[in-house]
Amino acid sequence: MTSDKKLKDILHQYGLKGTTARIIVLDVLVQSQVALSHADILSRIHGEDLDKVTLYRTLSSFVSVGLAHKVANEDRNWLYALLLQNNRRVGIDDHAHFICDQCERIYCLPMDAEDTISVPVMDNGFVIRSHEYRLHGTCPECN
Amino acid sequence: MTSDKKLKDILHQYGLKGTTARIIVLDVLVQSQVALSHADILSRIHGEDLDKVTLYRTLSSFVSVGLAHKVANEDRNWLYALLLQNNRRVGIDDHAHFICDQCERIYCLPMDAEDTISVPVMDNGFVIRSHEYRLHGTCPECN
DNA sequence: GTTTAATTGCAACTTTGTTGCATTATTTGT
DNA sequence: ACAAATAATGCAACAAAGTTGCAATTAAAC
Repeated sequence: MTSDKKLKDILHQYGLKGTTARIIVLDVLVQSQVALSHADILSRIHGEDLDKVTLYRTLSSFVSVGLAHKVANEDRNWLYALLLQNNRRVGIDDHAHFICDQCERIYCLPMDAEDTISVPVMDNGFVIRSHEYRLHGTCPECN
Repeated sequence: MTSDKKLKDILHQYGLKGTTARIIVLDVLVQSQVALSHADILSRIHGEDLDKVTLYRTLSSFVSVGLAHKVANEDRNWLYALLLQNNRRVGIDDHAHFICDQCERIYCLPMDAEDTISVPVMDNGFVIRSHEYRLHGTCPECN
C-alpha cells in the first residue's frame, strides 16, 4: 500500500488531478506485477465502489499522459500496466510483452536497446518507427 | 481471379469442403496483399451475398485448419490473412506483422529464423514457445 | 472560502462477434 | 448419375466490452 500523498504526487507529476478515483486505481496498478484488465481492477477494489465508466476514463487518462500503457490480451480486451519501474519512467519500446498461454497473465519484460530484430524489409519502403514484441509461452507461476 | 477448381483443391488439401461461400472468401484472401477484416471481405464481395455469420464461421474454419491466421488490428478487430506465399505453406512464426499507423493496413512480412530477439529473461522462469512481432510505421503506399 | 474547469456517475447506446436451430448443400458410396 | 449421411448455411436473438451525452460533484487556484 503506497501512501495517498505519494500517489497524488505521481498524478501531479503527470499533470493529472489527484482525485480519489485515480488514487485508488493507481494504487492497484502500482501493486501489480502484471497488466490488469478493467474487470481485474474492479475486483481488486473492495470497499470503495467505482463506476465502470469512471474506471475506463481513469485508465484512458493514465495512458494519454504516459503514466500507463495498454496491451490487448488474446481475447482482445485491454490490459493496463504502469510505465514505471521502481519509480522511474520506462519507455514503451523498452520492453516486451510476455503472454502466458496457460494462466493468460501478461508481463512487461525489460529489454535492452540491443535486443532488436533485424527485419529484412527496410529496403522495400516500409519504415519502422516502433514495435511491440509479444512472446508466448508459460510464466514462472505455471512452470 | 483464381479458378474455382484451383481454390476448391486448396480447400480439399486442408480437409475442408469446397462450398461456394468458402471459394468466394478464399478468392478474396488470395487476391489480397494485406490482412482483411470481416468488413473488408464483405465489401469486396459484390454480386454474391454472404451471411455475416457464415463469413465469421468460414474464417474460423480457415484458421482452425491452418490455411489462414488472424491478427488483431489497433482497434482490436480480427484481420485474416492466408498462410500461403505463392502456393507454399508459411509457418505462423516465420513472419512479422507490419502495422501502418497511417492507413492502418497490416502486412505479413517474411522473416528468417535467424531474425529473432534475444530476450534476457529465459533464466527467470519464463519459457518462450512462440511469438508475434508487431512492427509499427508507415508502409510503401504511405511513403 | 469562492470560483472555474475538470471529473464523476448514470443511462442509453454501439460495435463486433457468438449461439441455437431449422434448412440447404456437399461428399461418399453405389 | 442418384440417394443417404453429414457438414455448412442463414436467420434471429443474444452477449460482452467499451463509448457518449449530460447533469451533478469535486479538485485546484486565487
